[in-house]
Amino acid sequence: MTAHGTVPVTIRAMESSNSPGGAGGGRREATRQKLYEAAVTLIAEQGFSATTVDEIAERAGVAKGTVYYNFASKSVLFEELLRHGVGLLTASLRDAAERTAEAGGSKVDSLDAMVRAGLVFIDRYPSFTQLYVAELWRTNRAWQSTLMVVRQEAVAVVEGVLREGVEADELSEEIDIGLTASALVGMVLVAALDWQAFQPERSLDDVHAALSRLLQGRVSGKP
Amino acid sequence: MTAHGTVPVTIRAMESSNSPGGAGGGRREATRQKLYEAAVTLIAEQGFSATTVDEIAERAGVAKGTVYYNFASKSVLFEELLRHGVGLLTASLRDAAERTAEAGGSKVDSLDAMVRAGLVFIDRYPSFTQLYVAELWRTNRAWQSTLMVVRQEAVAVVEGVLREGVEADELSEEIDIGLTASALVGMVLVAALDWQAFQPERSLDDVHAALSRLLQGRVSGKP
DNA sequence: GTTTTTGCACTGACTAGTCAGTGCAAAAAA
DNA sequence: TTTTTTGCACTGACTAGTCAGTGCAAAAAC
Repeated sequence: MTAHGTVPVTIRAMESSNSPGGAGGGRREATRQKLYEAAVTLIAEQGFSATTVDEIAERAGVAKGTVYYNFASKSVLFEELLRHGVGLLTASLRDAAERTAEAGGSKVDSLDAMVRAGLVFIDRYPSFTQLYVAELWRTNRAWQSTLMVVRQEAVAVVEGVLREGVEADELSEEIDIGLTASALVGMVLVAALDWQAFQPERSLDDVHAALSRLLQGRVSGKP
Repeated sequence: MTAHGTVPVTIRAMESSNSPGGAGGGRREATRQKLYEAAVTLIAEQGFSATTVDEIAERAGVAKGTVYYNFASKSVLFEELLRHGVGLLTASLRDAAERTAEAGGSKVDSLDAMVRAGLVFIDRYPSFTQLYVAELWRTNRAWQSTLMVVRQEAVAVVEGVLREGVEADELSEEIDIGLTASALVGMVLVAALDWQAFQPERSLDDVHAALSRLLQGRVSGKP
């Protein structure tokens, strides 16, 4: 499940052939990808309900019937989109933590690497992130449970590193792991979305530096 | 906006009657409040587009026509809701900062007080917060500009305190004020929403303590 | 004191339009 | 051949917004 490298993985990376013996990507999978991409942008901009299937089909350059040939319904298309996207994020976070550990870094280094991995992800898939945040705390929606499961998966990765940090006496044992993980995720999420929305010209390194500082408590006092 | 303790005192100079409920702010204002309350909950749960005007009217115990008698359109109702809610938050943050300053606290104390004020706000108006987060980073929406203005107003309060902290040599002058403010807001927002959604039984003090720790860099190292 | 008028707040059936999803025959890949 | 896609007409449910009319209390007229 671990993705390969920090090399920006495109959506296409999760591609898999649908025919058991077939080797190539397959025409069908390509169509699905086009639909994912079209849907993610439109839904991020307008929201799920305000986005019509006709729009999605048009943006994907595909007939409406094709949407229904490939997905049972509009919500199913959306749910698969969510699962797919969060899968990528989780893999990327886990990978960042593992690589740091293998390179002999501390747990704080791991956290820092995960912050960066988060930023890279958001930079690459801003629409997905937007859409995810917009839907995460909604209740009474069809895909609510999907979202919960998938969220927990991602947060658990951060919690894991925090826990190891405490066990290794590297982090204060008084920290609240769950809350701190949430707060860290929120810090990265909101800062990155603001960055994308209001200062897209700034570099990722810049943003990373600012968050690193906050993470490592180098905000108060002089350097 | 959900009902809050202090009854909004409206201009009753021109109002002819105030018979129902005694010290209320007039019949019309009462209806508007009911509509706000109904709308905020429903939109937080389902999103703007998925929420129908009929639902809002029904939940408010009012006829559909009344919605349009009181608001020009569904979006206008929503926009006024947003303005109202963020106004409350901004006032609350500013108040927290001022009170701390008057009591002779440091800038970090001010930040901490604002974190708490944010938590109190979210605790009191969870639906509003949910809805705000869900809509904030959307593009191509009618109320986009309203949202931007109102967001900047709130973030500016945090930025102001950070700036004063730097000027007073209390905070590192290397911090990026805009990004740090965003990150702090995000930290509080996401942690609080997660708290509400997944561990509502925890106390506000608990959550505040966890965030304080993060804010003050008391995460790494032993206490 | 009684009747009539005024105007605000509200009502709910109705309109005009939108959109998810269907059905199907024919064309293009594979 | 089989799988996938296309194009397009169609339906039925649902929805934002409208409008003629109601209820009512205070003011005006009688």
